Amino acid sequence: MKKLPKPTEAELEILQVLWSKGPSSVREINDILNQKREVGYTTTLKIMQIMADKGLANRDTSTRTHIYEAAVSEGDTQKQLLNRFLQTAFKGSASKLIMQALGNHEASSEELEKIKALIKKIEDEQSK
Amino acid sequence: MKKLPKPTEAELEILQVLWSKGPSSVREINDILNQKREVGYTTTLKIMQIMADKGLANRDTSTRTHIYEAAVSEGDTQKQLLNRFLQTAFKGSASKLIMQALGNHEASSEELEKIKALIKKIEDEQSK
DNA sequence: TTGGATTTACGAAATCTTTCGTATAATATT
DNA sequence: AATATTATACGAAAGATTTCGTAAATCCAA
Repeated sequence: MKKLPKPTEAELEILQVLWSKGPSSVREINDILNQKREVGYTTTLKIMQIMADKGLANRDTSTRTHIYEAAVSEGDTQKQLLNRFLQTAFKGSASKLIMQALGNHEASSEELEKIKALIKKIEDEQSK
Repeated sequence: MKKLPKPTEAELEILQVLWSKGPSSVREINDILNQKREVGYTTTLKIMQIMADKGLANRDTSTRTHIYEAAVSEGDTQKQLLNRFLQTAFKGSASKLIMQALGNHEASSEELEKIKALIKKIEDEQSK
């Protein structure tokens, strides 16, 4: 299993779209990005070409309009980024990060339940 | 209240040291950084000068060896970085991030207790 | 079929960050 | 006092990322 490079911010922005929309053309991605901020078409194209080079995306070049899809999973990528972020911003303390995240952001009762269930599971593991 | 710039990785690394050690000289910071990786003295100096320019650090220039201290708090900075990270990596879903963090990293029972207490507090708030 | 629009490819400019060489001033050592 | 050490300042090189201009190919429409 080879190590994939850390996506840059621009790449991550595009991965987000690929993850939610599925395989897409540069035009489609660029249109969506432009709903939030102004980006030139060739800029988006270039980043996506780089992503294909790096192995972050696969592209189907069988038609004139190339279709790109994410080559890395959302979960794996989040895990990788989280580990890195944990080190640089929280000195590796996951619980501090969790406390911050819990404190600053609304979580639905449903989500709180899921978190509680996970804690219970971890506690059960520990007491074995 | 003015908006402080997002610290770069190198700046964050130095902030970490300033937060745990308190006011320090460039030499002291550089020595500590070099315990983990090789960094030239003038590199560290430069970054710290930039941090002073940006307002991330304050420096006392009354003696030849300038003394720097963090001008931003650890908690505020973590909060800011977390919000940003949440958007770019988790589309703003704090609970997803928490689930990931809980799943991948060991938390002591003590820490789990604290998290549970916080959840309880949030639930109490909600049911009001 | 000709002209306009869309797409990819390529490369370079622009920007941001990190790294470091060199000069100069201040301090410490012998 | 002369020399070596340590500090800051400055600017530029190196590296990484983002942005975009232009050319060439393909497709579409009048």
